[in-house]
Amino acid sequence: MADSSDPIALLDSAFRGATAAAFPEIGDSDPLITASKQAALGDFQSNVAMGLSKRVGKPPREVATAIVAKAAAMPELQQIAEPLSDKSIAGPGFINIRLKGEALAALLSAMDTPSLGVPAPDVKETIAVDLCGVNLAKQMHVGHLRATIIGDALARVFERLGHKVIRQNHLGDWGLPIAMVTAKIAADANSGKINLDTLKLDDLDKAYKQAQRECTADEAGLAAVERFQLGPKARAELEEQVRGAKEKLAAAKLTLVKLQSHDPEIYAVWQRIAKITVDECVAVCGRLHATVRAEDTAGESSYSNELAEIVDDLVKRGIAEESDGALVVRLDGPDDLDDRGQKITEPCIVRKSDGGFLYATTDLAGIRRRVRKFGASRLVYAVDARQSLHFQQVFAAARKAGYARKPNGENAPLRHAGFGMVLGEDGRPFKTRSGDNVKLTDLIDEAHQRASAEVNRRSAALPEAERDRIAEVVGVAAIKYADLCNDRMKDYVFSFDRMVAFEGNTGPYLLYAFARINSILRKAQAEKSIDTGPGAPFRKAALHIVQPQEKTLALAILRYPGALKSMADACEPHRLCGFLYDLAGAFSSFYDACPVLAADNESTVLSRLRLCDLTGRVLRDGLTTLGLPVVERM
RNA sequence: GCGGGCGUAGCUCAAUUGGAUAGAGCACCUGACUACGGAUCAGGAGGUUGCAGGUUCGACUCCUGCCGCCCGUGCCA
Repeated sequence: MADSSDPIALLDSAFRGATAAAFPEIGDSDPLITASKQAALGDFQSNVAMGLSKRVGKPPREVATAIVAKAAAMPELQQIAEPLSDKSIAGPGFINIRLKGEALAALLSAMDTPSLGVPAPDVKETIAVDLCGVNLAKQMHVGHLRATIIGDALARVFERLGHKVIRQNHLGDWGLPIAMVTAKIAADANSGKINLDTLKLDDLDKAYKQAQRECTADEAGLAAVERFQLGPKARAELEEQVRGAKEKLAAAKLTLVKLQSHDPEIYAVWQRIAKITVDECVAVCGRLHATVRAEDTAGESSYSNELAEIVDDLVKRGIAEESDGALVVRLDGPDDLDDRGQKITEPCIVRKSDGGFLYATTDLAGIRRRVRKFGASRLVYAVDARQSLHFQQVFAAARKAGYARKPNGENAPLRHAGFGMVLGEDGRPFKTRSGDNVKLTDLIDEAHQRASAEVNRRSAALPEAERDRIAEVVGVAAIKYADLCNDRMKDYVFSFDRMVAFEGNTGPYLLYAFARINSILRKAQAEKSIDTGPGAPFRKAALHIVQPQEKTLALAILRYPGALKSMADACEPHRLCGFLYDLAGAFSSFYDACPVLAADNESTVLSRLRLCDLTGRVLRDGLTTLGLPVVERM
């Protein structure tokens, strides 16, 4: 019937034509087709008349009447929509459109393909997604949760739409803090205190914090002792601390130099630390059902020998200039605007006055590599919103330097998909009772544990091993969905209690809907001997969209390709979450009102079974695209 | 100081980017036939969208000015 199964696209085309025919002097104009909010009004609506009113100098209802007259006569529209008339015009000039049941069935059939109605992209892009962003020698904690979950979801949606995705885990593995811990580990290994071969990330995490403490001179404490005359003992202790810290810091700086010159012994220790970190990171991401592999990791160290060259390049071409001994790229020119078209007042510092490079320099190198070496046509960064200014500076500097320029001469779009903080139920940053960051493994464990209690209670009949596997999936789905379902930019409140209540708008509710669908298909096979295999006849059965719940479900299913596109365009996973929740809700209502296996005739049974199957495949596909694991039964 | 973000039902969040009576979930209340999984469904109650103006057919959305919270702001990453 149509080359597209998206009703909005079909209506857009028809109303665009009708509008042009009614008002040739206007030329092409967007018919503003949207799904109706209230089913009572219609399925879709065009809001073009109100906007056009002023341009053609006629009252909006008159404009709507003229467009309706043209549209009503179009065969392509007659085929899919109920006849239009003056009664289709409501309020100030809304044009309400209702689809025919047969048209819905035909559209669903057209969509019922392996791609589920998602068209191949006009141009296949290569998109680099920055995600995860862990640090050497540190456990993954809540601070990495959103960068991993959101970044993975964005990577998945781009892949789903047919693009090539390059994941980049920008590992913080270089610089003085890293040298501090490396120096400590090397010293401890030399003195036999630790064994490099059996070292765990937990040990590294402790060593990191300790090294940090040991290298930080408590000058404030010493000053306080002097000011308040706290006595010789306290004074001696603090003087000792400050002297020790200065020694350790000097040693760390020496280690940094050794690291940078690839001193065999220090470099080997550092590599060992890096391996332990990355292995653990990959394992945790695996538990989180997020795709981050070792080969997706590009440490800051991997850019270290490009930084001097980049800065030279910037200076030579007059892009960077000296300022107070540092080298900066000024971004106050007319072309140096941020994402919102605002001026950037602060310059981007690319080299410190002591000659050292900064993370801005590394990020510039990252942009250059992603565009030039990997051929990325678009860059997306799933990084904390607090780094917004930093990215606007780096992006503007990269554009200025031409590092974002694609082979065709255009700049690759650079996008910071920032996100808000994870808060505890007290509204403050989510921490443990003792004030530490919550480790992701602990977070997953607790979700798993809480899910176990629910699964054991509700599904006692399932084998224990399966219940445990289900509980882990449910726990991870609960964590991830809770994160993805709100507006990325906002902070959100992390609550196990709400997540594992499993009621309402939660990951488990979506998994449950999926499990119920599978249950029907299993039962169809087992009790009614209906073949439900891959090429089974019911998958081609005629669809009858009759009951209101069937119609609502059909309209929901058809929105799927648009929901994916919307999520990808805005880099906002909560849009797909909202769609899936609507879909699951539409299915639940359908399930409640429309018997499938017990329907009163065979034709209805097969039609509804096919509707279930299609819903299930869309649910699975959508959940997978968000990065949520699914189970067949729970 | 300057820049940015946020403020929506008791609580947690939406609102197709300017569209119709601002929607969900939790909690609260009322219902659901010995039908496919009650982790469900149908319904009720709950709102001056921080405040005050403005723009227009129409504003949670855009503009201006305030109030409150958070974040960032030249040599950490």
